[in-house]
Amino acid sequence: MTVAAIDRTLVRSLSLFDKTSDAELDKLIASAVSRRVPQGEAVFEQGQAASHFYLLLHGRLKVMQVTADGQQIIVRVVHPGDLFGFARALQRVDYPGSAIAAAESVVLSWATDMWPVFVEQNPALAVSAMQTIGQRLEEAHTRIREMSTEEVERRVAHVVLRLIKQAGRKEATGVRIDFQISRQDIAEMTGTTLHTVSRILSAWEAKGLVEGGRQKLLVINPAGLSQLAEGNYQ
Amino acid sequence: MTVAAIDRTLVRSLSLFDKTSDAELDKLIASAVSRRVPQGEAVFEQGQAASHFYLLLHGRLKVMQVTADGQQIIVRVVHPGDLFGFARALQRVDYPGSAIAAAESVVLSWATDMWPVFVEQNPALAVSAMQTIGQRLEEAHTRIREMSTEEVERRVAHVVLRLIKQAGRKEATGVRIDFQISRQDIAEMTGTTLHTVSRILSAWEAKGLVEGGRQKLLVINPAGLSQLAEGNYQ
DNA sequence: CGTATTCTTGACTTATATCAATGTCGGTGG
DNA sequence: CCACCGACATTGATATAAGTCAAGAATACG
Repeated sequence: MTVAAIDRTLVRSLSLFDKTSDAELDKLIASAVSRRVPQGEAVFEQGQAASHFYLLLHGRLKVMQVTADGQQIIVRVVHPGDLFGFARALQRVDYPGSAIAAAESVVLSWATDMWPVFVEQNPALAVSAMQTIGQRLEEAHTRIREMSTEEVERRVAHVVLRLIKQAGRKEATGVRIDFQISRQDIAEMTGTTLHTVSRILSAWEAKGLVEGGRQKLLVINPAGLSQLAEGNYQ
Repeated sequence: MTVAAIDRTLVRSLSLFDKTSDAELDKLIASAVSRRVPQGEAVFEQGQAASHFYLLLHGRLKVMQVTADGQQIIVRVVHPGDLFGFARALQRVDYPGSAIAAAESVVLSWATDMWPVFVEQNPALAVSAMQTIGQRLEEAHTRIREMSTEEVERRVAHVVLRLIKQAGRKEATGVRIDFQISRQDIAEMTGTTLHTVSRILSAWEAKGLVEGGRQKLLVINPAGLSQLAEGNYQ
């Protein structure tokens, strides 16, 4: 584990700590350990004892679950500023999934037994955490609804739109998903196969909606994609 | 709204209030309103302003969402002792779904602005609430995983097993799901159609796994159903 | 450069939805 | 109390979206 100097201003800017005083923030940071995670490496693995909880400072993580028969799904993508891995606060003793760096990342970590301190010393933060989980629950329900009622193409459209919203970088000709993401990854986020995703993206490229590439995706016409996601024909 | 005398001992027995003192419990109950909900009626409807949060004392509720194009899904089933409808605590102003009584039910309700009181006067309860949401998040992820990786028959098997676990009543020949549930309901919980559910249940009945009926389901061989759910051939 | 991923594309198969018809239960009112 | 009606369920025939199998092309990397 690489311990590095922690950028105080970076943490300060997170909305999570809006209502935290400088003094309290310093205390929190003092008890945290910063760690660099190279692309492809895990912050923690599914089934491990939940010894720490984390905050993503920089980079991008995929939270993955493997089923008993070896199939993989991506539960969610972690963006900078997100808390993650607080399984213990939700009465679990182990991590329900693995957190893998999709890009070179920097995380802050706290020992699990710091959670009550984290929360009690700072009630506003408890509310934030609660809202975060609530949001996540809603996202999960949205995904369930989409998987129940929509066909694959619309689901892929929704996922891509969500990704450019959360991790989009503006370019000359469109908006790029700002981390390496394979067809397989998109398939694991939508409950389909990489073949189907590849076909769909090829079709979209032919229509001028997107521009593909190896582990790359540039959305040229977000409005058109929205139309498609909402089921307004074609 | 029907206001009735509140059964103190009934509330006391809920694990949610394990760490709540009698005095605190009385205060909570004093500020609550009890309400009887006949079968088929809604406690609240999707899109309504989230004015109250609730506790189910008796009966059974289905939380449903309707999509923009009119398709329905069942988000979850609420069992006695469950908190529900606390959208406001999760930073929402409206209810994301409708709560419909699947059986004659009794709920306790509190005004939304009681939530901070509810939580601050009773930190143990806040932890409980957090864990409840965490559990729900996990359930949602389980459902997403199942919908991503399993075929319909196994998903239906998983849902039926979950229902007999949460709402099973032992009978001479098996375990009955203890509220009225239609094929359509099961379809809306698994992301399929009532036709497919009907075919699956007919096949199971032929194998002696279950016994169907109009809005009824009796599981005769839970172990066999588990095998099926885990994908161990058959 | 060659080797390994990742991606594309075609041919074929299959699970499940859709369409359609009929059957059955259970409550309501004549 | 029985007949009827509406809701729920079953089942067959057919259509189709998407998975599987298979081969090859493109791209990145050591």
